[in-house]
Amino acid sequence: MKQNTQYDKKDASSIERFALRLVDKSLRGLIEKGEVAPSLIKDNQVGKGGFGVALEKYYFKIQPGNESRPDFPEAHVELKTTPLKRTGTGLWSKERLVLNIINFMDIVGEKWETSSFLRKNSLLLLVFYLHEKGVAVIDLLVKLAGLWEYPAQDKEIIRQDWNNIVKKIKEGKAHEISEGDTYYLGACTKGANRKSKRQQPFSKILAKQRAFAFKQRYVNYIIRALLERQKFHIADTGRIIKDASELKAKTFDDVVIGRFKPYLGLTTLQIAKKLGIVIKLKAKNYNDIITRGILKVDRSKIEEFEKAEVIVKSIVLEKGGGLKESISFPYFKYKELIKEKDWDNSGLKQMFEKRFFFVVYRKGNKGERTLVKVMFWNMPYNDLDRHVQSVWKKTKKRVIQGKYNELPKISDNPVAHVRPHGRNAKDVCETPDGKTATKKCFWLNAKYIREQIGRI
DNA sequence: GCATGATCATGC
DNA sequence: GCATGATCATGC
Repeated sequence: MKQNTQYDKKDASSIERFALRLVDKSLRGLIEKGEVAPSLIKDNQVGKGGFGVALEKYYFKIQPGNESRPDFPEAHVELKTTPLKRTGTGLWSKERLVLNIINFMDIVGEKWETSSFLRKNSLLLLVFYLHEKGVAVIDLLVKLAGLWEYPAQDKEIIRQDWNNIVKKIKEGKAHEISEGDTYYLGACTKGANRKSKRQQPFSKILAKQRAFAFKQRYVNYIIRALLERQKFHIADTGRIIKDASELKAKTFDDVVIGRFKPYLGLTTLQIAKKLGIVIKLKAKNYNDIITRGILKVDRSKIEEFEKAEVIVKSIVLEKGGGLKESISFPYFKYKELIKEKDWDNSGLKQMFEKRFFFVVYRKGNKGERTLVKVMFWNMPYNDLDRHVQSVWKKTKKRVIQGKYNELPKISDNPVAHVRPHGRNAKDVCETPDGKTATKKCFWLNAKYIREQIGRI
């Protein structure tokens, strides 16, 4: 769907979507696209906190404040930016994540449920950027973003941590607080220097100013969870199942297929009209838009299909009911194909072990397309193990021999074949012998797919 | 009518 | 600019 250049300050998921547009971008990139005021260019500051302030002011266009309320009060969302470091094992937190300052005098009168901590930090919008020394804030690269709500068990531990910190203050020991006292939520020192000291209610001894902070380990845990979410595009997905109770009486397959029932026998134009959507006639994602329209998924991805790796394929039968076109898949890299040791771990086997969802149309007399069938499908074991394996072996063998134009043809195998798949003939890929050859991919034979679809 | 090569439209 | 799903074009 469209990329929003605006967001709704009252809607947490809208704010999150807006934040996710930042991933793999810097503010400078957005300035060049005209989405952020160029005045920021002058703001080439380096240093602590600068990124967070710039993001609030110039991207989200909210006033950075020092309030007890969260940054987006109506949505109860608190924006936090924090640096990442890259190591050989991936992305990790560079430091603890500092939250609000602890007011020793007031907190002793608070209860967890209504605490100033929870009021501000119950729903965090985390924006992680890659730390680079000396780089201006507008050039820092965002790598990860997402809303973070504490999982129930975590929240209990955080509650206990909070209580332990408050208990120490109540005992007049604010000056003895140590980060080692607690598990996820620590009380770290905070202040311009070691002399930033504050009064505490039950002792005359001045205590170092402290703030609540998630320990680095806990931040790393959050990072792993968000990366996983990002991998499955969860934030950019919409659900088919809006209400879990629907699955009490019906299987997931039945629910999905049921959604299409009212549209079977209708042409794509009629379906679009019934759904109230307008689609460009020549759009190659026409079918995709129809599918998501019927499933009432208004985002670019279908959440359940993403998580389960269900692949949607639209299939258009000819007037007579036959299938002309084979189905293409992502191109393979010659150099990587020959590195695959055994069939069981091959990319091709993994691809065809997935579950598919076929949306089948049939052409009519005037070129119109009628929705005739939807079905889940996965490749029968024998077809995969026997036929596809043989295509894979033959392809690998020929590539090793350098015969890039003598790969399995459609007539060589009942299930799959190899054919070019690039933007044009000049779209090439490196070969093991250091040359290049047209990008190619595995295809499922049209005739085979037609058999698998069965009666329509 | 099919096999095969080539290219288009879109999203990211 | 590239990957991908979808489709076109040509020749036998």
